[in-house]
Amino acid sequence: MTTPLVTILDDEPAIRTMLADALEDAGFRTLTFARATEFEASLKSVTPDVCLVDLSLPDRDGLTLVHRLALEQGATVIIISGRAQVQDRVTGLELGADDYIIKPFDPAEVVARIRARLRRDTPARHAGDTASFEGWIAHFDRYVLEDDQGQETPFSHAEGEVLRLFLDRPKRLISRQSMQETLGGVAGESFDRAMDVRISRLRTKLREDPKNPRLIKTIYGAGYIFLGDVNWG
Amino acid sequence: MTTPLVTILDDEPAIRTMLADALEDAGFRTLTFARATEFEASLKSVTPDVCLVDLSLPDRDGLTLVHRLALEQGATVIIISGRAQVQDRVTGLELGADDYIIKPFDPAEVVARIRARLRRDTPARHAGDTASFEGWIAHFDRYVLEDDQGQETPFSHAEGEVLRLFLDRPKRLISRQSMQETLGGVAGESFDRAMDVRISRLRTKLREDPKNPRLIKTIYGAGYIFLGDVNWG
DNA sequence: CCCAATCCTTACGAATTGTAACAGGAGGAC
DNA sequence: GTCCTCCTGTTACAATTCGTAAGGATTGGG
Repeated sequence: MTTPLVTILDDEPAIRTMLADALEDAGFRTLTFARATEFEASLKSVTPDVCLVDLSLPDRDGLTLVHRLALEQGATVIIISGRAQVQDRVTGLELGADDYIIKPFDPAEVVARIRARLRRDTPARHAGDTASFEGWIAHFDRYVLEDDQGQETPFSHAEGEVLRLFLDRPKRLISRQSMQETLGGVAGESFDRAMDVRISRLRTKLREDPKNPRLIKTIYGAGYIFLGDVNWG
Repeated sequence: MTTPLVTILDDEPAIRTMLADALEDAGFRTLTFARATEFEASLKSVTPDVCLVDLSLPDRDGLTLVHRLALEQGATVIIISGRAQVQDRVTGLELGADDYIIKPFDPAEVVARIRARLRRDTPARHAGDTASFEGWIAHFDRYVLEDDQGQETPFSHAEGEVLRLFLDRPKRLISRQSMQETLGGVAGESFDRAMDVRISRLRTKLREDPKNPRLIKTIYGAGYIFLGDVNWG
């Protein structure tokens, strides 16, 4: 997949440049338009991944444009509007918009919301539910742990829960108790050894040296720490 | 398609009932939870279409829960939070949430945003009764499964039900019980093996490797996940 | 150094799931 | 109607997973 293309349709030049700068910093391609007619003309030669549309346009009713974009063309549309009434937002969303952002806005949130939409749109990207760390690649979608040589070892659901917990909080102490809570088990009495076993089995699959674990370090009397740089995605 | 199921997770009873009333008026089924542990326990038997999650939970870190829901289960997650800072919203969305609604909110907007998500979620079942995935084409109108070489294998009604359920919710965990409910069978005692057989037979037709299934993955103690990119129409 | 607490590992059993084999039943051809 | 085929559910047994108990190893304090 190439870098996603985001179109910006707003009649205020300051907002256009602010959005374009933020989006390009975030790694998107952008196209900006001041008028709806220009924007619509460009659609004949370009297929944007996300369309940012300001409702207060000089040359057209923004809502009908949104409706056409979203329902007829199936585009992903995010409305950016100064009209903050709940009714405005509801009708905008009902007409087919995927999101509704109110002015004034923070560009960082716009980027985050665009990413959220793209994540759903292209399952491949979201499905990249993988994390790499210290030569390993954990494929949580396939329940497979991949070697630095490409060799794959399957892991079970229970092991994946533990691994995901570590990978979510690398280099931070994870107390034994919070671990039990997260792993769904009731914080009971005699069940606490089950977690040791889960961790033990996970360590085995990560080929940890029992004498000198490098990745999953146990803090005596406290909990565990996962060392290693984690990269999600 | 049955009516969508929306779960509500919030520790304030007033908000729970307000949301539940609004959503049921809008035609959704709802399930409410006050604690994250109860909610997570229910996920073993239920597959919600949208999860509303309040971040300020008494018994768990809400963001971790969101991350697990969104990435592990592939669920559609909407955060409802009193934390209004931009940074909160951005991190919530980055962690996998599909939307972020700030308290106080208007129930009508929540409904509109849920509808917007569902509209995207099940885009095109009406577009046609065929779905392509990973080299296969499933013709539900003819009850035929087509090879990437054009070779056709017929499948039965029962097999089609299972296949359609998977293709409607790719890359999401489908709990065993919700599967039984969808497939019309009463969640009885001795009937639960029938589903294993249905899936087994479907796997055979998809030429899955029993030791290493790539498309239909079973999550021990939880349910199944269909991997693979699906294109309806 | 000795002891208690904590933790790891191994082994085993219970629960869950896959698959083959068999039986009942619906539907079509003759 | 009779036969035949295919679909579906059920049973039985193997494979996998998970929790628990038991024993050994390690840590930290005195």
